Amino acid sequence: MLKVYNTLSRKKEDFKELNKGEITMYSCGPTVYNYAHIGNLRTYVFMDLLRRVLQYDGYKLKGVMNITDVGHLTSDGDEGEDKMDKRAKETGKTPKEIADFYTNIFMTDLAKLNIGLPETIAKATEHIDDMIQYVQRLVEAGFAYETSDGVYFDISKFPKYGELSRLNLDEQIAGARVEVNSEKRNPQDFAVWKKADPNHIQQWPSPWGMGYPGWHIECSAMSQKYLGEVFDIHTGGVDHIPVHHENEIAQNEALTGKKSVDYWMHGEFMLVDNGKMSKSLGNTYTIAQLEQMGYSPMVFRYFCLNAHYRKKLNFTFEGMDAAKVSYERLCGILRSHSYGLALVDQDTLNEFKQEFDNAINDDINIPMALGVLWKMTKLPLCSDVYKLALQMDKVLGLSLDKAEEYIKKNGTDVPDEVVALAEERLLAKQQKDWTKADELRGKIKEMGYSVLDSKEGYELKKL
RNA sequence: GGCACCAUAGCCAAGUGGUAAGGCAGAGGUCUGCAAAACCUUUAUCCCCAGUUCAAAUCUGGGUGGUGCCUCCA
Repeated sequence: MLKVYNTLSRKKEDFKELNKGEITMYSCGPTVYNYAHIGNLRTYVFMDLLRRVLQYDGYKLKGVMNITDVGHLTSDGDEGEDKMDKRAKETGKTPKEIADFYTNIFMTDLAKLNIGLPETIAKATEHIDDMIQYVQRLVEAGFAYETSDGVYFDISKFPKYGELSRLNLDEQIAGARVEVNSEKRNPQDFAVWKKADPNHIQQWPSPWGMGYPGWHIECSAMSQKYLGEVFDIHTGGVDHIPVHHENEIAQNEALTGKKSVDYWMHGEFMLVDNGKMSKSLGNTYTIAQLEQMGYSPMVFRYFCLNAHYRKKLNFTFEGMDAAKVSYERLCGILRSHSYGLALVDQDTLNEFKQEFDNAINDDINIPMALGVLWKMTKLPLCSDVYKLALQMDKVLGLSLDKAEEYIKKNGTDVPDEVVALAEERLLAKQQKDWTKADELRGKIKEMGYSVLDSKEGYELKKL
């Protein structure tokens, strides 16, 4: 039985899908105005793990993820600059060029991290009509009203507002730095449609003149379009709980009168040096940067898998080094198992599988599942262990089936000069000229490789 | 100021009532010309105080400390 933690109830709950055997799930995707950093990507690793567990459990998935290629405002007070717009003006490119560029990189990053794509990828710019219709329905139903600069959701019409984040509106307002907008009926009313001034690049015709959608409406419009009024799971980062998801609930439920999402699941943040990581603070890293530093995407994924998705994870290079060594050893020992001839009885293997299944079904406890895998590797070398590890990897997504390849990759493409030196050293060793051998080892090291002696001769490894 | 989450070995991190998974680092050992790699062995009573219980890291209350949110961010 799968259990998941539901942000709405703040409890682990038994998972029960709406339609037997099929899961409808919406995941908040990126705003493509910049590179995704490793903190962003952790959330998608979480989404992927959840999807993999559901698939492992035999569910058919119907997932949707948005790509926000319409600018959100830089401030939630319905003021400030539009991110896409700003970026476009800075670079002299069109918003579409920018969006396409960063979308491609995002998709590549996901692929590198073995993150499976949801069945539907929905771009905001391709759903403007759906959003306009949604806003119209809100206005008609009396939940939204027009002002001189846009259309706003009237929070007073939705008394449940704040349920997800458990924020008390009255208390918040006292200390809130909300922009004063005299036309708004309540300080926390939020824009569902914004009227554009003439030099705003992205704008579309609407019943309220030229404009662009508010940044919460897109998820409501697209999730309902593809998943219906009520669906099983909604994922996102914890930062979305207070505003974005709260607003989404307000929009959805105001219109349908139904509870729109059964399980709200949120991935915790990644910290850097025990502090917040964000684009605005400039302390972020991208996958490409990590690769340049010698950490493969799988090492980063392994790093993420080592902590539970609802716990903050502190990113440090010390941690990444640990993950790297750990991942490579795991690959190595599994390779040994793949050739293993020992016999391990089926009952023992079944126990490990059971333990693994229990872990992943207990609110996606991947760190524990990884521990089970490690314990299993301590069994006598046996190809059945390798086979079971590959089954587990359906959830872990660590490319354990490519373990051999991964290890080889680390050892190949050695320059000829380095090989020549290694050959020379081998000869020196055979002549028991240890001084020369050590000298050559030093040279090889200077060139960035280490020589590891083995029975057959030697192995070269990039440092 | 309000709200939320968290506090487990040198580091990362599982464990939510029955006596501390796993990984990294360290130490000892095997192997080796030496080394590296690999392999074996080994390393904690769970922030503090009080309480509940036959039994608590796990529950309750009170401290202390950390982080996040309340402003765009995954």
